[in-house]
Amino acid sequence: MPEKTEPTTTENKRADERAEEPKGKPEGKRADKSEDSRPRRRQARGERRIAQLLQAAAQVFCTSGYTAASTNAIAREAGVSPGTLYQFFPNKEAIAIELGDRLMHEMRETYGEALAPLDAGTPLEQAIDAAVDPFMAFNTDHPVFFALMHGPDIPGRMAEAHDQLHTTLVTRIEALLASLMPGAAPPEVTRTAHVCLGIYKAGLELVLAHEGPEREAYVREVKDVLVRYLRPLVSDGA
Amino acid sequence: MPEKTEPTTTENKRADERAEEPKGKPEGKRADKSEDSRPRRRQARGERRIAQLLQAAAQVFCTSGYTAASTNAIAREAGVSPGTLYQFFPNKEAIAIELGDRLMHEMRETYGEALAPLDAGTPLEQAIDAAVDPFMAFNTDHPVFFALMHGPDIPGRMAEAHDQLHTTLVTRIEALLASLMPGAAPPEVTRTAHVCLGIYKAGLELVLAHEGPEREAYVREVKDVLVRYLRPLVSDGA
DNA sequence: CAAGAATGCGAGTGACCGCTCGCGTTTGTC
DNA sequence: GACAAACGCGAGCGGTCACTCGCATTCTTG
Repeated sequence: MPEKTEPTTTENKRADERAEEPKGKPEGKRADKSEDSRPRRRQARGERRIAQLLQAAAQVFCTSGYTAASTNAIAREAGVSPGTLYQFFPNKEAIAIELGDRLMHEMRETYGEALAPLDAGTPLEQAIDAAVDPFMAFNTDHPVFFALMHGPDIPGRMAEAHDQLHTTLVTRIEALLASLMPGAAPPEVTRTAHVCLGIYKAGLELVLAHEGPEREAYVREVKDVLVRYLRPLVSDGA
Repeated sequence: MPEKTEPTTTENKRADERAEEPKGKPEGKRADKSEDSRPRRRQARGERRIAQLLQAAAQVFCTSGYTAASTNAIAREAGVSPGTLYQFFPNKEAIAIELGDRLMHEMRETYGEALAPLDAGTPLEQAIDAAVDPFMAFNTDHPVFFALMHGPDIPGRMAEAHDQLHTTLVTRIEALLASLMPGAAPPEVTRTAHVCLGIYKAGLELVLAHEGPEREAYVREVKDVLVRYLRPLVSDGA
């Protein structure tokens, strides 16, 4: 008796069928196979396995990083065989991609309102709280995200995703800054945005490295750094 | 005719004989071999090869990171055979270790005076200039250093070296801060020191990612961040 | 010069890793 | 129940990589 009987799910999300060629190195291996036309109907069991495998992958990626994590280790962590893993993911990269996609989706869903328009007149401290808190919460809840986005050992598609997220964040921060510091040249705004993001990342690393009240203290420090850095540049009455 | 004839050097620095076991994974492979007692006298040719190999390794580590760099690629980059590489280094880790050691040595030699005692009354800006400029210069001159110290894919011994450097720097910064902010509890000083180092690292990443005048501008930004962060904490008259 | 040590080579070895394949089991549909 | 499709397994294939070994060459030393 392997799985409990549950109402079948025929609607699926297609976790495979992504990331076609690994790097172009092993040439004639997995190639076309008459197009990926079939949608590959999943059962409820399969969806559960996928979630299970992604959770295991998160665990392993977190402790070993992407490249050092072996697919066999992920399968073992999930309590399944390597063959089963490849039933649901075409290759190792696809696991990271899917994991990243789901995390991004959850982030957008939960904290989509962060870095929102922000009406003029908002005090700087409050603006920074609104921008920093959600992302800190998300990253402390999902340390894999940092692990996947940070290493120099990320797969090609993942690097793209990272760059895209980075650019998006910089653009958003630029918009925020533009509304805070009206009289500033665009290149300076861009630079300031990059610096803010850098400060946030560095702070995130410190925050993740500590626990409990110490962690809270570092969150405060990051916000202080940002406030003091931006205060001379903005024109709100604090 | 492979090498030019040069006055022989019999004084050596012993680039090998370090980092005994790779990880404990391949068990009975390279074990004791009757102790490493012999000092292994080097010729001038050997010293040149070592320098050449380290330079090649720096190049490859820089572009691929530590784990992704293959020893064969390093040997190829240096224009020698894999066997020759292993004539001078017992394993891949030893290459990184030796490279790191030499960089650390050069850093201490060239910029040992940075983060020096610093007599009371020094203005904050000047103190930060004196602390930041040398390290920025060193890191832009030797990008390998950042590559080796940064990745999550660093070898065991390298991580130790990194931690040691990190701790040393934090301690030095604590000392600097203690002289700047007399009335502050030790844990807060430690936290502030960690934040300063984090800001520096994040700034370094931004600086290394840009060239020319843009790079200069980011150096200025990093200093501004530090100045504005520390200004409210110190008690000098600026 | 002769002996021995240091240097140099590159095919080869063993281990690991991403991934596959054949075959057996479970589930959904009629 | 019958059939097909999805699921599950794990030995094993091909490839890469760190590292070795036997042998040739060059240098040092007496």
